[in-house]
Amino acid sequence: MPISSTKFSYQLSFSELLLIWAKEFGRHHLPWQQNPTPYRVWLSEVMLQQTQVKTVIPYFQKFLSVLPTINDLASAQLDQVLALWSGLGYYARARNLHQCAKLIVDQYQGYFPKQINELEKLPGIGRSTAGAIASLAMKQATPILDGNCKRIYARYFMVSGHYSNAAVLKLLWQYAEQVTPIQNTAQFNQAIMDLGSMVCTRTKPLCLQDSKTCPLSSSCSAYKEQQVLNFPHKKEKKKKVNKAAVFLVLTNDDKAIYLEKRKPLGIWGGLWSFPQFDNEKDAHLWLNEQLTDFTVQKISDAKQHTFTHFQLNYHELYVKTKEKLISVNEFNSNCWQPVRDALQLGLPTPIKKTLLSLNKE
DNA sequence: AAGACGTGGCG
DNA sequence: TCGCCAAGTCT
Repeated sequence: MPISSTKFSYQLSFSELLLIWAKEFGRHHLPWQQNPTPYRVWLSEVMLQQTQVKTVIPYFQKFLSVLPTINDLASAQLDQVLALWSGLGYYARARNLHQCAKLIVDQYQGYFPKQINELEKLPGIGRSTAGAIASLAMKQATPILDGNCKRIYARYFMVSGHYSNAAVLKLLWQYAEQVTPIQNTAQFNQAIMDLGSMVCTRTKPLCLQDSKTCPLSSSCSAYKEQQVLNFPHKKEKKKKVNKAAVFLVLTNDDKAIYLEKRKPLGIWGGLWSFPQFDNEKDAHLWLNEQLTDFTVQKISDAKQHTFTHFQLNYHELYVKTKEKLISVNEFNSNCWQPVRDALQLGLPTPIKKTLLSLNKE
């Protein structure tokens, strides 16, 4: 790191301070840092969207062991990709990932384009993910702007307003461009994410304990003004909408479970789930339509599953039938499966939990 | 532009 | 217990 001679005092820049800090305190052993090919960096970046490192690590390793190259991913079935994604959430990421792999193999000979604007056109790759792939895996000098960067810039430059505001976002990108160095861009981008997750954290930033723990504290506007916890500004919260549902847990004498593949768009898109109804009456109408002989065994307690934008209040109707088949439809979007096999499918988390408890019985 | 889109962990 | 939100993108 270039330190100036003793004759002139020299203020180290934002990026120089951060790079020095990261060399000693940054994370250098995350799985995707070991062999940062475009495929691995891309996979990790998509998994890390709105998802914490600790959650991602086992999914990343499993995914990579099953589909080690972009060609493997491109030739895989979407069902298999969703099964590998099951439990991670935001399943559009998996659908876009698969779509993107096919596109790169078909149209780019299996190699990611180096140009940031080309990367950004690909499904599931926005400006920040494109910047991460280009800088971390392809030596380009492109900035990123993830949640860590946003929080750091909001504090360092005391940016007012919430990220959801387009003008605020634009300003944050301008700061990102301004402080991101042309040299050592990969190290810098990793460093700023490390600082955000380890030091400049949302609730207990370390600077408030000891200013020396943050390499940027002496030039940070919010720190100087004692406003650190007041930035970034919060978004006003809205009440969560409540929705109701009844799930039909239908088993037959062969201990097989009936599942349906959900539509490719919307919540849990493309995943396998129990037949879902708005209420118990609709569930019974469907049962009478589909079956001549069935028994309602039990009704579960009230359960709830909370999503980002609504809360689902539901219960499960456990039904047994002697009829072996409901015809598999032409889209292959329903099936009877032994519970053990069903657990290998791409399942929403609450459905997986119910199947696991069923499997124990 | 604002809302859709999951889940697990933490205080 | 429960609200908050973490390496965003798409429509």
